[in-house]
Amino acid sequence: MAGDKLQLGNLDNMLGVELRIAQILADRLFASSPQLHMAPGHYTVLSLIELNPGINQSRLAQSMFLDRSSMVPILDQLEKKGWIERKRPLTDRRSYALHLTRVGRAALKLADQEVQGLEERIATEMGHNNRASLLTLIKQFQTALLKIQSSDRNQETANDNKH
Amino acid sequence: MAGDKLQLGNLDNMLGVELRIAQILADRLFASSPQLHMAPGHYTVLSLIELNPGINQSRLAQSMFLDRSSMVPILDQLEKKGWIERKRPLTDRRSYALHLTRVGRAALKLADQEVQGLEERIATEMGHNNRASLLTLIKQFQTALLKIQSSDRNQETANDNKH
DNA sequence: CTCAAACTGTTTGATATCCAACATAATTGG
DNA sequence: CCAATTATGTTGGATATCAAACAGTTTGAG
Repeated sequence: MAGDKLQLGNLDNMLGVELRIAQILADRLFASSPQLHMAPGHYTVLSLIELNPGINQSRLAQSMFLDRSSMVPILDQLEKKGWIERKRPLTDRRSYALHLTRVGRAALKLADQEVQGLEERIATEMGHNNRASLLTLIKQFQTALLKIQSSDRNQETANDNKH
Repeated sequence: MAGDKLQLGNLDNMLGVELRIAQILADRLFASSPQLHMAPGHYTVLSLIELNPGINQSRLAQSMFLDRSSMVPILDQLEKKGWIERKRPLTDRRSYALHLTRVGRAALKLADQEVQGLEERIATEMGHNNRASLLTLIKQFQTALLKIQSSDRNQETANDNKH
C-alpha cells in the first residue's frame, strides 16, 4: 500500500543525508518563489559582486566553493541578462573585473527583499532562536569538515613522502 | 592581494547560503574518503533497498526527494556493478522490485563502517552534543520548509479557484 | 633579463539532476 | 465492462557541476 512506512534504519541519524534533503527543500522553496526569477547561486553571485566590485571570476568561484570553470556559464547568463559587466583591468589582462550594472543592482535589490522575506518566514516557522542556533551549528559543522579534510590531506602527503 | 578579505555582507547570515557550503564540503569529504568508492546518493540508495527489499523505483526516488527519472541512471550503475537486481513482480508488471545482491550487501556493509567512521570523526571534532543538536535543528528546518511550501501551494490553488 | 612556473578564463567531456513527453500497465467511475 | 485516469519506468532536452587540458598573461628565481 502507499501508506506503508519506509524503514529508514540509521539513515535519518546521518548528517549527510539530512543535510542533502534540507538543501533540496530549500532550493525548491527558493525556485518556487514567484518574485525570485533567479537561481540561488545567481543571487549569491550578484550579492558578492555588489559587495566586492571588481572581483575576478576565480575569487568569486573560490568564495562559493565552486570550480572556476563552473562560474563561466553563470556569469554568461548574468551578462546576457544585462545584470553584470566583465571589464578587462589594465593591470592584469588575464582576468575580468566584475561589476553590477544599474539594472543588475535593481534586480538584486528586489531579490534581497524576497530572500529576506523567506528567511523571516522560516524563522517564524521554526522559531528565531532555533534558526540562530542552526546557523551557528552549520558553521561549526563546516569548520569540522575543513579540519578533517586538511588533516586527511596532510596524512596523504606524509605517506607520499615516505615514498 | 590574495590576502584581502572578501566582504560577505549578510550572506553568512543566510541559511540557504551556509547550508549549500556545508553540503559541498560534506560531499567533498565523502568523495575523498578512499575506502568509499561510492557516491553519497548511491550509499543512500543501497541502504534504502536493504531496509526495504522489493521497493520500487518511484518510492525510492520519492523517499530521497528526487525525481523518479533521476533514479534510473543511479540504478543502472548499481546494476552494472552487480550490487542490485530489478525483478518484475507478477502483481504489477509496470514496476521493478529492487533487491540487493550478495555482493551489494557486502559493499554496503563496508561502506556502512566507513560512513560510521566519518560521522564519528565529525562528532568528535564539533562535539557530540553539537552534532546531535544540529541534526535535530536540520529536521526542524526541513519541517518548516515543507510547511511553508504547502501553504504556498494552497494559496495558489485558492487563487486558481477564484477563476 | 629570461624562461620556467603559476595564474586566469575558457572549452570539452563526464555525471547528476530536473521537467516534459512517452509507452505500458493498472485502477476506477459510470 | 470500458473508457478515462492514474501509476511506473524510460527517454530526450536543458542546466549545473567537476576535472583536465588549453592559451594567453604575469610572476619570480637565478
